[in-house]
Amino acid sequence: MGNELTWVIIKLMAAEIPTMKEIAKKLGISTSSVSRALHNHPSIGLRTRMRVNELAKELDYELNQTAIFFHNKKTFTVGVILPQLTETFFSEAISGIEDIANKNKYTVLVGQSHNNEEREKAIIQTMKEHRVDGFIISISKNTTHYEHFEMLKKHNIPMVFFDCIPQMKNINTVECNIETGTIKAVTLLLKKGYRIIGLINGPERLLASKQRLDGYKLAIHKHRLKYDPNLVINTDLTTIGTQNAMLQLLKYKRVPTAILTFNDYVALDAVQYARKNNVMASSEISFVSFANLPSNCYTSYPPIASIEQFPYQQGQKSMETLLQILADPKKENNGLKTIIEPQLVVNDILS
Amino acid sequence: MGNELTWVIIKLMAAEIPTMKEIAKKLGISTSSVSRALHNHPSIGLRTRMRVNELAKELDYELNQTAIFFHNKKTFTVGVILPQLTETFFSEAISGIEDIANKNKYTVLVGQSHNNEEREKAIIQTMKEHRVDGFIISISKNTTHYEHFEMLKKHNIPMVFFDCIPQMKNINTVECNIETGTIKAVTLLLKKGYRIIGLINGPERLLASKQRLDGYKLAIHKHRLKYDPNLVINTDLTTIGTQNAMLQLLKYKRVPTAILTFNDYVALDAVQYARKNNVMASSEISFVSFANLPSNCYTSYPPIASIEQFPYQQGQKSMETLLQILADPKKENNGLKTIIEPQLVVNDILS
DNA sequence: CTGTTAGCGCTTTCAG
DNA sequence: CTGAAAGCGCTAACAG
Repeated sequence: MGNELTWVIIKLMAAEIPTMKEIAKKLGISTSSVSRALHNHPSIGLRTRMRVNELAKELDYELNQTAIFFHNKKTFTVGVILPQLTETFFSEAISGIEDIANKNKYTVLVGQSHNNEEREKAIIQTMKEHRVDGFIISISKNTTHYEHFEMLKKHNIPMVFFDCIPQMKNINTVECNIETGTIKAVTLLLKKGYRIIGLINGPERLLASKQRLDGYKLAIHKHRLKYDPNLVINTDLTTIGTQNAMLQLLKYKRVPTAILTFNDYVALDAVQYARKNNVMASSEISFVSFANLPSNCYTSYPPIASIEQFPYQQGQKSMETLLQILADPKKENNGLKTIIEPQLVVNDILS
Repeated sequence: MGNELTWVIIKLMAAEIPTMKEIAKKLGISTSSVSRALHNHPSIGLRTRMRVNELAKELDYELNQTAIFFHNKKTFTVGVILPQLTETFFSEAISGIEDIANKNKYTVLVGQSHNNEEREKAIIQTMKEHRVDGFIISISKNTTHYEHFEMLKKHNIPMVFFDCIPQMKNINTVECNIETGTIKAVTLLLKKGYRIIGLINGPERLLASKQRLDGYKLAIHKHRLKYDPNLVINTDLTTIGTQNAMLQLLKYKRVPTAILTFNDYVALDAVQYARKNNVMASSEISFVSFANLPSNCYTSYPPIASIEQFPYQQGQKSMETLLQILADPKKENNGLKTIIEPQLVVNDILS
């Protein structure tokens, strides 16, 4: 008796979240009927449906998604892993992902690798345990092993890579055509009369660096100029790295009159280095870069052009691709590729 | 018989994810023993534990967290809702949240309101259905109704607000002391000899605007100057709004020699407006602002000082507060407040 | 130390 | 149209 009472009290205090069972009991019907009513199942009486819905509203009833996730083996959750959100490119990409995801009742789990391979692995592991339905990944710039991705593949968990893509076979990707973007940029410079064009590139190992270099060479050759390897410097993309690259370029006998940089962040550092060394005053150097930071229109010596990579659209497309795979019953949906054509945006804000 | 066969084939094709039941069957023991072995429960024989772990490894067995979430009524997931990640302030805050969350086995669900109240509500709704354990929220600048927060409170779902905080009683908050920050900034300007100091503030309705105004007035009064309301303009924080504010300030008989802006984004727009109108040339105006964008050191006329609000730390503290509430068995943990002291960072990069 | 049992909240045949 | 029953994968008394 005492126990019974305690139980009742606990029950009351806990302010339990209502369940179908309770609704069923209060209405003297079965849980299956409640379930059917709540889901507008065709074979359910109008009467009962109305009674159920009414009581549900009254009790503030809400489906327990964790039970449904568990039951359906589907969580309506996608894991997004990217280097870091402070890069505008990625925060815009995630908006694209989120918008499409939300429209389709999906929710987004985020993890930043901070360009650390171990972290990337750890994030994938926990997200996998959370049973996300799929992944959207832009890999860390320092990731050199792909076991964690291979593992997901083995377990049949769909994934879409965008922007920073591992060199693996048979994966789904969304990316920008960096090579043609580079060609456009270099061509613009050549047309404007620049003849000595430097390239501050990223780590040689990255595909993204190779694509830039290829485009650079192609554009140079197309204009019947000869490729001067001394004008191309590979860096680790840090501020220090950029400064060293600038030092090297500026002391070279053929000082570049224009420089193409790996991205806008590198351009900012490069411009700053030049200014500190009073280079702008004597001989102006024009910059062109990737990524098109919104802050470009505010900076002191903005790049004369930027290669827009449409991060928002890349995010959208990645999520759309993932949805497509998830919707497909037969899981043989691999090797989906989307290539987005970049656009050269000439910066005329201040000129 | 035919059915039996089909069933077996399906079973094989599906490449089922292993469960405890299977391990148990293969080893001829009960699932509870498997569970105990996998969790290093004290009362389990060394023999069985080893056998179980061995087979588990072999099968690549992994706990099905959705079952555990469901069973435990706990998802180890927190919902983070903020205006937009492209603002560096928020992307840094989320790093702080994520770092603390991951260290404690939590995972982060993100949603951007884009300063839209309806979207904020929708995000809260889906996250609630996903049964997140708690929320960390920085409210949209256009949110004026608080039913969605009240509803969470009623349902006993813990939440912590940071930076943009609703005017509600008995909530957990993490914020920066904007008023003292403003005092520091204005005092610096006064000490440097500026006497006519403008303030481009945010919407009057926001607490954040009031705090700035209060600090501004206090600093002015402390220096025995009199407060001139014509030097304070409220804007909606858009570029257009800022331009109008600048127009108004520049045509006022007492043209300010220094301007304090609501944040760095406003400062950028203000500087640009001034430059376009050739104001910098004739009479220099110095700017001071909030938020300390990393791009500050690259911009043309950077603010001479910025009020650092430590977004990363605010994120960390918010998550720590939430963890503290979640850890507490008795749910009466409301009204936890943390105030972070801002720091005036003098920008001497170029001066 | 180990097995049995019941149950978490919901869906879904299968019978009425 | 509705109810009974089984089961998703795991945990946790309770009995041995």
